[in-house]
Amino acid sequence: MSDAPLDTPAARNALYLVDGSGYIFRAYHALPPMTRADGTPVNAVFGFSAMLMKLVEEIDAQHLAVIFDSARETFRNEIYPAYKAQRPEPPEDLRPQFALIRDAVRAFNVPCIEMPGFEADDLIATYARHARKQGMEVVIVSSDKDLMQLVGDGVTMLDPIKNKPIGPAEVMEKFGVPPAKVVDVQSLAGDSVDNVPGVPGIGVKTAAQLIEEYGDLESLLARASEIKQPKRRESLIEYAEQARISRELVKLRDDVPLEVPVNGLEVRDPEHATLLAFFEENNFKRLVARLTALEAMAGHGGNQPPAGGSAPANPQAAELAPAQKSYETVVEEADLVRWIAAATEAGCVSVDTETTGLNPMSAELVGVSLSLEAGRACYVPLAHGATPVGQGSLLDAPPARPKQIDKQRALALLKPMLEDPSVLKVGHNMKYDWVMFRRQGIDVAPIDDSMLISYVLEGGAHGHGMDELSELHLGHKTITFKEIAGSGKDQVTFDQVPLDRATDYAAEDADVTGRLHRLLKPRLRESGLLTFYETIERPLVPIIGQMEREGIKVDREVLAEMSTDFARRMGEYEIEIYKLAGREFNIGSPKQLGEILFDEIGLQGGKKGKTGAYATGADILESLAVQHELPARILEWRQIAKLKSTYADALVGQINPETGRVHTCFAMAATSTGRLSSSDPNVQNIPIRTEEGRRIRRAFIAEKGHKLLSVDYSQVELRIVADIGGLEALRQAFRDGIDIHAMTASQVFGVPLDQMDPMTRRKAKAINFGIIYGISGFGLARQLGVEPGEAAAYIRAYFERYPGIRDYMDKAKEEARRQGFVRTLFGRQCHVPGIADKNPARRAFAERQAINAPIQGTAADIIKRAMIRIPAALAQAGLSARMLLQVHDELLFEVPEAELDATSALVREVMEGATRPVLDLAVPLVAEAGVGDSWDQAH
DNA sequence: GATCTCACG
DNA sequence: GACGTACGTGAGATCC
Repeated sequence: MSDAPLDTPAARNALYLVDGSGYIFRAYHALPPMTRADGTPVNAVFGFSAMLMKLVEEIDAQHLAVIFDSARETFRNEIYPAYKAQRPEPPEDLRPQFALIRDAVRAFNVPCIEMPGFEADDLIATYARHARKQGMEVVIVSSDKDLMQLVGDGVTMLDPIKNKPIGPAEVMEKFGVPPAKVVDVQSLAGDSVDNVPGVPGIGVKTAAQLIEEYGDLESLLARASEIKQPKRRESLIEYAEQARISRELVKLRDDVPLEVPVNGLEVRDPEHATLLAFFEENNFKRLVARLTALEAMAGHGGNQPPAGGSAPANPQAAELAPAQKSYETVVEEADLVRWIAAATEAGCVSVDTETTGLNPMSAELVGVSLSLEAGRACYVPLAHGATPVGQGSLLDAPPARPKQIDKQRALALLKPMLEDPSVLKVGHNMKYDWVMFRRQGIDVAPIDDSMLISYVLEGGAHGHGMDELSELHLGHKTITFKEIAGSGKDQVTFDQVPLDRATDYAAEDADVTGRLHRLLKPRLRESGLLTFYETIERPLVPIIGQMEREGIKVDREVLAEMSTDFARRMGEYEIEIYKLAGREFNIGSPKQLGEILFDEIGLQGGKKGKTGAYATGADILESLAVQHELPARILEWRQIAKLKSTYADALVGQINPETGRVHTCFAMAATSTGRLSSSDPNVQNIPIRTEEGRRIRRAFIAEKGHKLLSVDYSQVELRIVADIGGLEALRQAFRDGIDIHAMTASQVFGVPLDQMDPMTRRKAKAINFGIIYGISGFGLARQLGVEPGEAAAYIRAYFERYPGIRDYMDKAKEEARRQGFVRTLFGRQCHVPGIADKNPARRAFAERQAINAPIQGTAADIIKRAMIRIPAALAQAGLSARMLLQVHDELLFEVPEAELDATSALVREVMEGATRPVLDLAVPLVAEAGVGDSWDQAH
């Protein structure tokens, strides 16, 4: 299974443009008359549907659109009023089919594009040019000769009836010239069907001959007098202007202003129910059968919530440019009831909460917004106060609080809909809203999260905040919070924003969330990521939300004592440091420190970075310690200063006054590898490596009658390396439970295990970690403090012993180059944007990311799978332990003392089996548990 | 707001 | 051979 994720073929980046108008006529004439039950003729509709079905089924394109002529009048009629004027009306039994065909396109969920004043061909030419500029292949589904001028350079045509490609060779056969000169030939030959005049007496054959000889139309007209045949010569001279007009008529415009950009034409799965209904209505039995068969093959379906009753026929276009925008402030109960009923009816609603802050455990709910379709949303203010006014005397009556529905009443009305299992609630960063509602006694479910969908689709490629995604996908700049609430010291909380502006902001958030959701959700299935999203990221929302709600008890007194102790010791260090430096200075300023060390004291080895400042990092100071006593004191001071400011002092301020606990915020879409991150406070970087630092952990404690239980994976990332790199010796060592670094040392340096010295083992350990990070000789050398040449020799020896690791690294880099992302064992895609950078340093960095991401990401997937299962397993076992924190490979629980053993055993079992049943690693996973009154003790 | 430094896995 | 190096984070302090 080792290399499976690397072998996915790259999806071809192509745009299919269907010439809808051209196709209608050909299908009509090619197919025998057909009618549906009510007598409406449908043969062209059937032909069209069958063709689209085939395209959608077999398509290797990521983009598809059907283009129609809009009206008869176009810019060409201004140039030449007779253009296409003689065209007969379409046959009686074709006319009703035009509208039906547009319905068909919409039923397929394919963008339907047309523009007044331009022909379909001009739109096709324009899209082709845009797509080529973006590096896409273009396939024009048509056999219209007027489109042949576009063939070549990544553009081909496909005859939809004969199912035959049309390339430069076919064009050559038709016109006698290559595609680039088709326009010239057509200008001369004219076209009786379209009423393009051309030059009398000259047909395609002669025109091709002339163009072949003179190069192009202008050269030919300029040298017309040289032509030998008198009649041809006269004609060309007399009708030169007419030829030029013909050229204007024939030449396709590729600069039409597009309403939907190329990236708005991404292929989306049709709604099967809609499509089926359309086929049945038109009596297309064969297509019904085909669709049913396809559905069965896909094996999915049916798990989508019902679409809204008034869903737009063409969601894509509607998301990008909603027809109208109407945001409503809801202050009457009846209006709220109406919105809730509509949401319940629709089965899907986007929801956003407005609050007084960023932390959902301390902020207060201020309002709720809802949206059901693009451009329409409402804001329900619940706790807006009077807007503060600059002036006004104490004698004035206090400004009135705006009219709002009573908060508790509104929440009581919302609750049944928010908890209704048949109504999908869509949010952007739904964890925040989930926690917020939970605090109001509402358990929102089922949910979808546009932020997480974007993260699963394009993690690592860009951020996933709503503002960024709105601009990226919808081309819409959202109102920023600053714009309505101000910034700096003038910033107010949302409850002080006047209702009209609050509505603009809040309703837009729900609107944009819904639009992003409708746009991005279908892409999950197209990318094969739907299951990943549904089994890993989405279920994690309430799990992590609950962890944030739990928080962890922190002993304020312990931290306060530590802080004074740290302050005292810093003072002592400061006296000593000033003495050693010869003067007082700001020790916390690297700039001043560098000047003291290198300019004033004159220590050797000062290196200035690109900003011109001396580097004074811990590694530099350590190496300076042999020359002078000052660097060592600085290091000691820094350690204490860090512990005091970042941990002892800051942590106290993070204790929630209501709960007496610290509630971190876990970011679910922050990292490029799939890991969580933690902030406010960051509980994932609480000190542990030094004795001094570990004192901070003693402040993290369990509630009375409880203990903290810490369970962590032993060497997960190395185990994953052993699995995907096919490192058999390492795998066996993991199975046998022997010291893995010693084992590596033995294998690589040829030292027998029983004679292993600590130095050799240390080297092997560094290499093992280096592998995880996308090793480089330089990096390893720096880590080990040896010469780069020596480090390079270690790496060579390692690769020789474990060639599988080389293969893995090469494959990871290759995969990243080919498709821009690498995958974890569970299929998560980690995007590596710099992989094609022309700067070799940045490219090398991206390559190391490509090597590291599947390893770190697989570990992240594994612990996420465990986290989803643990609360359910605990509940089923009747255990009341609460999961509090996650630190990448560790989970921390608060457990009633009586349940410690059972909880520990159960958690370890779930963690160790977390890869199953999706996959089994070639190595066992091992989870180790520790228990104590504090987090320090539990380790 | 950028930069430096340092805490964690 | 260039280029500047271990992978992934968040926070506090300083300085512009």
